[in-house]
This record gives sequence, C-alpha cells and structure tokens, in this order.
Amino acid sequence: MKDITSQQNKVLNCIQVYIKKTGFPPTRADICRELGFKSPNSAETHLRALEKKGFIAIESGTSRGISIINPEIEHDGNDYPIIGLVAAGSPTLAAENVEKVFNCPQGFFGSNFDYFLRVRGLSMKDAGIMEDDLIAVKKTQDIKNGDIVIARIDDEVTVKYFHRHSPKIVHLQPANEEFSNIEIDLEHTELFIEGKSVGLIREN
Amino acid sequence: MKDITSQQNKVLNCIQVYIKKTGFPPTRADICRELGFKSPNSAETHLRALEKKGFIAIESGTSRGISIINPEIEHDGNDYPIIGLVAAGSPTLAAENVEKVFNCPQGFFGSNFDYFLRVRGLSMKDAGIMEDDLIAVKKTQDIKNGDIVIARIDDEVTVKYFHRHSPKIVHLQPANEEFSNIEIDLEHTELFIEGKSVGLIREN
DNA sequence: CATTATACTGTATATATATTCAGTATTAAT
DNA sequence: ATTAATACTGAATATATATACAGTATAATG
Repeated sequence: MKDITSQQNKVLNCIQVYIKKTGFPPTRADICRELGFKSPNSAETHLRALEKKGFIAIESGTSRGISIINPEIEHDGNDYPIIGLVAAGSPTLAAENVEKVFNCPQGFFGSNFDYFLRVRGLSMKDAGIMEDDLIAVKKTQDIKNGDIVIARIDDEVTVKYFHRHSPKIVHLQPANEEFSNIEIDLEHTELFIEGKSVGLIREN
Repeated sequence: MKDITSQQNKVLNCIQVYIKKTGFPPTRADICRELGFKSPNSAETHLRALEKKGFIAIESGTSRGISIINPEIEHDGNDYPIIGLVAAGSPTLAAENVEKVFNCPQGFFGSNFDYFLRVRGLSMKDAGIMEDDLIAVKKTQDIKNGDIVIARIDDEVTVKYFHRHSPKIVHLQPANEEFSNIEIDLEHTELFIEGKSVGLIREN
C-alpha cells in the first residue's frame, strides 16, 4: 500500500464517516460540502488518487459508486451470506446462490467462519443435522478425522464426516443408516473440500 | 416491527446482499435487475412499503439513499443468558443459574426469545437436538400440539414434544426410542410449561 | 529545466436516478 | 360491496451526479 497524503487521508476519513452516518457513500458534492471544497473536481481528483493507490474502488458511471478497500479485515461485518446447498453445483458466494444474509456476531462459534450453508436432506440426521438447518462453514483445508466437512465431488456438494483411511483413500460417512458410505480413491476421483462445519443454527 | 411479505423480504435481502457485494446500496433499476422486475416502480413501491414498516430509511432526492435500520441496536437486548438444564430445579433467570451470556441479535430466530437453555441428555436426539446444544426458549403459554416445549413436572425440567390428548391428559414425547413417553394427568400432577423452543444453536 | 504529482476553482454536460402518473390485477379486510 | 394493501408494467421527467475540460499554483523529482 502506497503513501497517502494528509488531504487524501481527510477525504478517505470523510468517506468512512459518511458511510457510517448515512449507510451509503458520498457524492463528489457531499465531500466538497464536508471538507469545504468549492469544486466537485477537487473531490474527483482526490478520489482518483485514492483509487490509484488502492484505498478505494470507484464504479464508473455509478452514483455514489465508492467502496472502501480494507485488506486487513476480510470478513469485517456481521452479515453472513446463507448459501443454498444445491444438489449439483458449487456453493459459491455468487449473488444468485445467496438466499439472504444473516446477521451474526463475528466469532459466534468460537472460531471464525465464512458463510452459512442451508442443509438439504437427512444424511447427517444422527449428528443432529436436520433439513433446513444452517451450518456455519469455515473455508479451510485443515481437516482432521471425524470433522464434518462440506465436500465437492464432480460438482456434487455434500455434508459428511471425514475419515482418511490411507494417503489415497478417503471415506465420507453419513450419519444415517439409510445412507451408505462414500469411499473415494483420490487417484481416480477428484475431491474438493470446501470447508468444515464449526457450528449450527436452526430456525423454528 | 410489523409483518413483512415474502416479496418485500426478497427486496430487503437483495439490498443487504447488494451492499455486501458492492459497498453501496442499489438503485431502483439495480433491484429490478436482481429480482427480475421490469419496471423501476416495482422496486419503488416495495421500498416505500419497507420504509413504512420501519425496515429501511430512504433519503429523499438522493441516489442510492437507502439505509437498513437495525432494530437490535435500539433495543439493547443483545446479551442472552444461557441457563443450564439441571436435572432438578427450575431454569429461572436467577443469576446463579446463568452459565454465561451469549451475544446474539434480537429476533435471530424470527420470533423473539428470552434465554438459551443448555441441553443435557439425548432424549430429543431424533429431533436433531444433541447434548450441549443451546435451545432458544421463548417464554409463552401459547403451545400447539407438536411444539417442542420446556416443561417442569415437580421441579424436574425436561424438553419434549407436546401433545394434548384430552383436556386433562397431556403427553410429553421424547424423540428417541430409548426413552419412553410421559403421560400426565393434569388432575393429579402439576405441569408447568416454561416455554417453547424457537431455535437452536450448536457450537462445535 | 521539464516533468509529474498534489491541490485546488469554475463551468459544462451527458446520463444516472428518484419519483410521479397512469394503468391492471389479485387478495385480504371492513 | 368497498376499501386498502400488495404486486406489478410502462412511460415521462426533473434533478442528482459523474466526469470531462480549462485554468492556476506549489512542491518534489530526475
């Protein structure tokens, strides 16, 4: 991150305060009013400098299209997206997959997490994971045997217990007698671990 | 807070997701694009309804002037006590029974609730309620058949399904084959309903 | 010394955006 | 039976806003 001048810093602070106060970013004219500039171009040039230095992003042709780039806080907020667990396809954070956002204190489940996954089916019933429950998913590859993982096999997403039997063989175990074990030979089948469950929420 | 319709809820979620994604609120046209409306007035009317009901604030004459109102900030009830489910004794809100307090937005589970109850035992296992889970309890006497209730029988507190068989007979059903039904004759035994479960949280 | 970045004022304008008006249709409440 | 609320389409418009262009001035850089 490059240097910031004192005037640019004033503008950056002004944007942050404005968003905190109103809930949306300022216009060029708003910035002028707050900082006493008499020309909207004063704000414009400062914004372009801040953009060039990577402090903010400006959406072209968009009113109030300023967003603050905060690299140190990835999951700053309290709003976590709820992703639907579709039978096929990966549960990415793309907008079309986001059911809604759920307000929840950070570190709610001890460790941090990235999103909620809406559970479909009863394959983890005996682990107390029921249909429509929300699993708090932490995106990580740090998996231990017995962890409940969110795994993707050929675009099929599933929630199961993880058990590594040998370097090449992984078992994905359901917690329901009616479902059978999935045995995966990593040499022949690609297995991607989206993350693991660190908590659960049920809304009645 | 008044009721919200499903379409209005979609719009509200859309706004939250849009802000999360872009850093600034959507325009009427943005909402139309996200939700498939063909007229900006569709978004406008939904926004006005949400404003009227107190979910959002709209700054007049201001582009993207939408801000989401968070009622849990005004009502300071963010800290909910966790009560241990002791074999004997009532789970009152008395200080000695409070394990710790848990920070959680109000209205987290749709309806409001009063405290968390730490579950002991596996009598509700098949309902997905496991040992050490936290049940969100709403203190109410408004119980329907099939609700999961927190009941007290002679200082014994238990979590079970509620089924009224006749004006005088109530069945408290576990969700575990290894436990048996509790049949209560209200003429001979006193039954007090502490409240019902409106949600569940599991910390892994 | 020419160049570049900073730091402004001031004017102008295409367009992004809120917002009103005119309709249609369905459902719930009084 | 009538009102009110919901849920839209479609068009029109005043204005809010981004953004380019024309200047002036200072300080730092190579």
